[in-house]
Amino acid sequence: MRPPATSLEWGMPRSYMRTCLLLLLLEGPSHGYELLQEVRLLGLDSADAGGVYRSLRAMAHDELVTAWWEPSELGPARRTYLLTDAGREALDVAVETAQRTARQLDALIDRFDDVTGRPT
Amino acid sequence: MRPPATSLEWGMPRSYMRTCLLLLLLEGPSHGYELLQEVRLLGLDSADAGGVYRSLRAMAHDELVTAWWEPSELGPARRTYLLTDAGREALDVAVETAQRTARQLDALIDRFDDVTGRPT
DNA sequence: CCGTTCTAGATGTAGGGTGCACCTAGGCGG
DNA sequence: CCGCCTAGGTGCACCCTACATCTAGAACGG
Repeated sequence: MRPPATSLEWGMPRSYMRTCLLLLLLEGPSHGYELLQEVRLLGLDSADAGGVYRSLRAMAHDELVTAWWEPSELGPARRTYLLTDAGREALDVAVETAQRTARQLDALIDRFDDVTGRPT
Repeated sequence: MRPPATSLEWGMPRSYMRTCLLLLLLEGPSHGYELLQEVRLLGLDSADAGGVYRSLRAMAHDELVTAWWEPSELGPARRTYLLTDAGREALDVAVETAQRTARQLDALIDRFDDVTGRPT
């Protein structure tokens, strides 16, 4: 999706990027470049590559993931990331947050529909 | 709700504040202090007063709302805000954004449930 | 051999939004 | 006079993000 012209056109939750990465890493270890493609299929169509790498480094620093270098047969070496127990717990928290957020968005939308008389 | 300890514990969409204020103003003109109370009932439990006033001023600057001073019988003068046509259109956009966001959050949660085998 | 493209990772910088602390000021009750 | 409620506001630091730019290995074509 397009970058925000006004701030109301694009508003995923803060650190949604981290939540997505943790979820993808729950499905198995991976590296930044691959996660970038996957994250783009997970709603963040135009996710920033720099942001992915930065998030991964930050999460490694917070010990939500561990990382090591792995050579690749078809390109430069990769930095492979693996979810830690702390990361797994952080993901649980993040998913609960996401659920709460989704419910509040639904409430807001319902209220809008009530005011405008628009049925869902 | 508590302030964020780690960034994954509290993640409403960017500019959710603006969306809430526009919705509340759709229900009728109001002023900052009152909007602050209402916004706190609309999910943003611990909304920051400064943030409310700042958002309102910013939206007035963007001509999404118009504002004028009105004396109050029981306290200092109030700055009353009214939604403009542009503001109404911005709200439509914001609500569509909220719907898209909610759907993506649901997708993420579903995926998490799939991976963990947890039923909804 | 050189240029291009794909893979892979990373930094620099600016800007918006938020959280927290703090400030001004009117009006009212004790 | 003091404290509290109403009402509006500023300053500052931090976080996250968007965008541009950079390095570098490997493969493929000319």
